Amino acid sequence: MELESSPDLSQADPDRAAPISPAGAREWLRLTPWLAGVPAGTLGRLAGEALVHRVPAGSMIFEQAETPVFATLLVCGTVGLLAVRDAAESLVELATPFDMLLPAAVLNRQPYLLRARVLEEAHLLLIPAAAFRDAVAADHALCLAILALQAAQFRRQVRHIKNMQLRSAVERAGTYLLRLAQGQSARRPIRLPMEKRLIASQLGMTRETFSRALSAMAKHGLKVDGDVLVIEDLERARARFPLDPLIDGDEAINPVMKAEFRAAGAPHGEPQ
Amino acid sequence: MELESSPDLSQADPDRAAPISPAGAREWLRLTPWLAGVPAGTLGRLAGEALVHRVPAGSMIFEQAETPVFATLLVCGTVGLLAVRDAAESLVELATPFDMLLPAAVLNRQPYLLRARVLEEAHLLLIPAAAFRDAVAADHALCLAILALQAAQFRRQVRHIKNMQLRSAVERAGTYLLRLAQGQSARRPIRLPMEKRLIASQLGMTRETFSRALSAMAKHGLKVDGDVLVIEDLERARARFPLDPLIDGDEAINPVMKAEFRAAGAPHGEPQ
DNA sequence: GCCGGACATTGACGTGGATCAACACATGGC
DNA sequence: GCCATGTGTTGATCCACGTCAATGTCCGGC
Repeated sequence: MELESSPDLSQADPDRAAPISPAGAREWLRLTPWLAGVPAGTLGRLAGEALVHRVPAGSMIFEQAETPVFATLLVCGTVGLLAVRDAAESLVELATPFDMLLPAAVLNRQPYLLRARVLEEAHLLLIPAAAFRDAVAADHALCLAILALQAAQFRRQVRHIKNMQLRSAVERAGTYLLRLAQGQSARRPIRLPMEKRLIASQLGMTRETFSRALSAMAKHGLKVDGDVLVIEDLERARARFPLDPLIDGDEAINPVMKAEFRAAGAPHGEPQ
Repeated sequence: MELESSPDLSQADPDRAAPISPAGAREWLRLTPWLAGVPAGTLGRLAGEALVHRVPAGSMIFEQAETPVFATLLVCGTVGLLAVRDAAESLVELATPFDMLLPAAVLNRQPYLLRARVLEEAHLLLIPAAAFRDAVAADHALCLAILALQAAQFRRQVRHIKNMQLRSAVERAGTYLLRLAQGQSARRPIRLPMEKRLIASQLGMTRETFSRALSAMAKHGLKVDGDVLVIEDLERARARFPLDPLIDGDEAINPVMKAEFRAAGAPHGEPQ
């Protein structure tokens, strides 16, 4: 059930003062899937205090050890969350729309443990931290939504760790390619979705080893030429690189339990 | 509560563990620090449906890919959450009181991604999953508490990843020992808190490597003999193994924002 | 007592992947 | 046009760890 947010549109457009925004904060919040179910009033109040920023690739959004000033919602682009040692960065988590960036730090009022850097030009929705926490504390539906989001992000992390610990570099590359092919018609060439160096860091390896892994792929039915992947022998590839739903599955954001669902009477149903 | 050193029982058999406990579910919930602030009524209702189990070391609490039946609160002992590949297990997370085991899976109604195995005899409080979700959906204070818990667990996980990615095996061992020494008077011998093989897996290395790392420690002012650590040169050790609050800090569970605290203006201290 | 089984230590060995380095290729600014 | 910069490939090298194996020690059971 979609609640129209018309009532709150009466509020003046404070977003107009914000740095160039292709879409207003209000629309972005309405588009955020895991916020469906949160009362329009609450979203409107958040939107009222929010800013929308466009941030070019390479820039830093926040630094580790900083105390969160905003709750950051990524609505467009890609952001890397990086562990920092001296000058070297290593990717810990990859944020994509519509993730929030490290909500845990914002909620628990603690310093960020990671640096956030834009990998592909991003659009951010920035909500002042205090306002965000107040809203979560005040609105139960919002609290449930954030809880579901946080849970999903936790599980994505676990998947990532398993991928790192349980598979070799070649296996990670292979399964990555096979995931790309999921749902595509076989034999159709597939473009890699980002630069190879980004894929490599996402897979927890250096450009060099990723490159070598890709050449080795030919032995197993996968050919990559430039940024195009061609499946030459799907069976063979699947045999060598079996996908594991507990690692490679998509992490759905399941609402913990929405009031209307409970009322509707599926109290003990366990949808898989 | 002392270790009864119960004879045998080394084999897992959940049904054999007595559902009746030394302490009742109600008391355990009242003792759980991060549940302070949740109305007694809600806790009482949860306790009404809960079971308390004593589980011997070595037994499996749940298997990966299982759908959660209970929300599991660890009130005593240690539980490892393990990634599984064929026969090999590798530790992803270490749960200690008063953690919940993978609340994300329970909340989002999704299969566990990890296996849970008891490392040191544990006492569990088991709340039927549906009842737990209902309670979270119904009680805002509980929802906030779980959110804070989940956030803390997320951050612990990030700390763990940073520890693995950013430090060598020797460094992890060194910083581990130095953390033990925190708050102890210098020069006083310190007993290792668990078997070395458990520490090793907690630090993400094999027993052998850990053993070698410990011998190497002598070069840096830390001497370990058997299960006893003696600090011989604190300055030197600290220089070689600097503790990083963003990795080695304790993760406090900060209530997101409780109405009474906001009014009282007494936010819990920010450790570190 | 003796024995079997966990835990721990130490040595020898192999290796996956990072690191260093050289080079090709594309892009964009001026 | 030309040059600077970032990307990708390939080769040579290195080393931090894991693996395998032998040995020692402690402990509980019979």
